[in-house]
Amino acid sequence: MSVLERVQQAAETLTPSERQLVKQLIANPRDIALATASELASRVGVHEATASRLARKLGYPSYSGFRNAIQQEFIVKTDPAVRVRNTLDQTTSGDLLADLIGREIEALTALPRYVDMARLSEAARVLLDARRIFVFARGNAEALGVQVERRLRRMGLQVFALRGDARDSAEQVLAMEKGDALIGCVFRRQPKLYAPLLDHVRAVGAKSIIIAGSIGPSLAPKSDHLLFAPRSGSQEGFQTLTVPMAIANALVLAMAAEDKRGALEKLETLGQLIAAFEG
Amino acid sequence: MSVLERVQQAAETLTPSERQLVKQLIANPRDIALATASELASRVGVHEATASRLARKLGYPSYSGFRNAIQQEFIVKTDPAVRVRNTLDQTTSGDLLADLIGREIEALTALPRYVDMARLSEAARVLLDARRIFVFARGNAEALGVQVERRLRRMGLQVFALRGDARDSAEQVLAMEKGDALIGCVFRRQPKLYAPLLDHVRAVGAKSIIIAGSIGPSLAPKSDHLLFAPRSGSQEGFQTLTVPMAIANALVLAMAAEDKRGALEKLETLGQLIAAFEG
DNA sequence: TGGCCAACGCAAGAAAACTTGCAGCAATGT
DNA sequence: ACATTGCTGCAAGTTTTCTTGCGTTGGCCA
Repeated sequence: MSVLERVQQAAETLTPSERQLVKQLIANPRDIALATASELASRVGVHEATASRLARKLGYPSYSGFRNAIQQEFIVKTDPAVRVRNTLDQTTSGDLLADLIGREIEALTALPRYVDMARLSEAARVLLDARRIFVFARGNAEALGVQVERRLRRMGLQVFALRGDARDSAEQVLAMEKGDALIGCVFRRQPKLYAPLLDHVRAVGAKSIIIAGSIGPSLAPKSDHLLFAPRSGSQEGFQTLTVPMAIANALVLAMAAEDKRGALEKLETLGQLIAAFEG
Repeated sequence: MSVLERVQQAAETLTPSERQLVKQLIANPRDIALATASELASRVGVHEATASRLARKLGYPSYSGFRNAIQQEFIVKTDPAVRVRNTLDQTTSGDLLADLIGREIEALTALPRYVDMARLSEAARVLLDARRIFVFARGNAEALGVQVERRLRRMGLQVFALRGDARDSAEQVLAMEKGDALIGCVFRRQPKLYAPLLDHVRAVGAKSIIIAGSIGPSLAPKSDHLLFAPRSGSQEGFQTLTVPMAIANALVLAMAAEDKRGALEKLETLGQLIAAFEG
C-alpha cells in the first residue's frame, strides 16, 4: 500500500498537527524523503515526537520505515532509468534480452550526468589539433580501441595503436612529441602501463584523453581530459561497451562539429552531420 | 566543488578499499545517496570505518556531510522540475550527445521486434555444440568481431578470427570441418568474401550464424541463423555498433544460460548471470 | 464552573549511525 | 631477514536520531 493510500485511510483519525505534517509531505515529498523526523517536524513547527507518532499511526514500524517508503515512492520509482525498464518489462515479459536492453538504456540515460558537451568539445579540439594520435586500449577495452582507431583514421588523422606487450608499446611511445595526443580506454582496473604511459605523455608535453568506466576518477596520474560514465551492469559482473562506445561516438561527432578546417564546417545538428558523414 | 571533482582531486591518495567505495558510488549514486555508511561499506565488503574515513579524506566534515553532498548532486539536481529545464536546454541547443543517446535508445528499444529469445537460444546452442568457432568481421564490424572473439574465448571455447586478406582467410577456412561453426558480423554491404565463405561452410557441413544490420535479410546465400536489427542512425549515415553489440552480448548471455554442461547451469535471470559471470 | 479527554511538548531513554584509537597484517624497502 | 609504513578491521566511544512515559494545556460538554 502506498504512502498516500495509507494517509487517506487514516485521514479521519489524524490530529491537526499530523495533518500539517502530511501537508508538508505532500507539498515537498522529495525533500522530506531525505530529511529526518526532527527536520520535518520543525518545518511545520511541531515536535519531532509528533512525527514519530504519525509514522506509527500510518502503519509503519518506525519513522525510518516511513521514510524508506517515501524514498521508494518519490525517489526510486521516479528515477528515469527505472521507468524505462518498467516500460520494457511490460511490453516483453522479462527475458534476458529485454533485461539486457533495459540495463543498456538505463546506463545510456545516465550518461549525460557524467559527460557533457563542454568536456566533449574540449577533448575534440585536442584531437583535432594533435599532430599524431596514439590509441591505448587493453583487455576489455580493446574492441573500443579498434573502433576509435578506425573512426579517427577515417577522419584523415594520423593514428597509431599501441599494441603488443609493454616493450612494444614503449618503443612506439618513444616517438611521441609535444603536439601529439594520446587517447586511452580504461575499465575495471588500472593497467600496469597506465601510470608510466601518462607520465611519459606529460613529460614530452603531449595531451592525454581517457575514456573510462566507473574507475575514471580514481585513475592516477590524472589525464588532461577525462570522459567517464558507469557502464551498464553490476559493478563486477557482465559489463558491456555500450556506454563508453557512445562516449567515443559522441567524441567523434563533436570533432566533426568542431572541425572548422574540414568539410563539415557549418553543420550543426546531428542530422546534418549524419547526412554528410561517412560512417 | 562537486563530489566527483573531489574524488578526482584525491584520486592519487585513495587506498584500494576507498577506490572500491568510490566505484560503487559512481555506479549507483542514487542508491548510495539514500544509504548509510554501513550499507555502502557492506556492498563492497569493507568495514564501515573505511567509508567514514573516505568521507573525511574527500574533505567532508563527516559521513553525513558526504551523503548530503551526494543527495544534492544526484537527487535534488535531477528533480523533475530541474530535469525538464535541462531537457529543454538540450533540445534547443542541439546537444549532440543527447541527440545521439536518444537515437541509441530508440534503436535498442526496437531491437526485440527483430530478435527474440528463441532465435538467440538456437544460435547459442549451435555455438555451444561447436567444436571450433571461426569469427568473421570486416570493416566497420571489426570492433564487434574483436569483442565477440574475446567473449567466446573467455567462455573456454576454441575461437579463430579470420583476419588478413582474402587469401589468408581462405587458408584458415580450409581447416573448417563438420561440427565447427562460423559467426560473422555484416553491416552496410555484403563483403566479397561473404558468399564463398558461406558456401564453403555449408559444403563442409558446418553451421553459420550471422549478426547483421538492416542488410541481414538481403544477404545471399542465407546463413543457418540470422540475427539482425536496424542500427541507430539513418541508413547511410553515422551508424554505431550499439545494436549489433547488444545482440552479441545477449547471445553470450544466452549461451551462459543454455550451457547445461557448465557451472552456470541453473541460473536464469540476468541478475544471477551477472553475479556469476566474469565479464 | 468543573470535569474529562485528546493532543502535544518535554525530556529521558533506546537505538541507530558514525567516529576513532589500536592492533594485526601485508607490502615495500634496506 | 628485518624494519617501516600504511591499510583495514575491530570494538569501544560519541553523536545523532528516534521512541515513549508523563505532565500540561486547551477544548468540549454537563
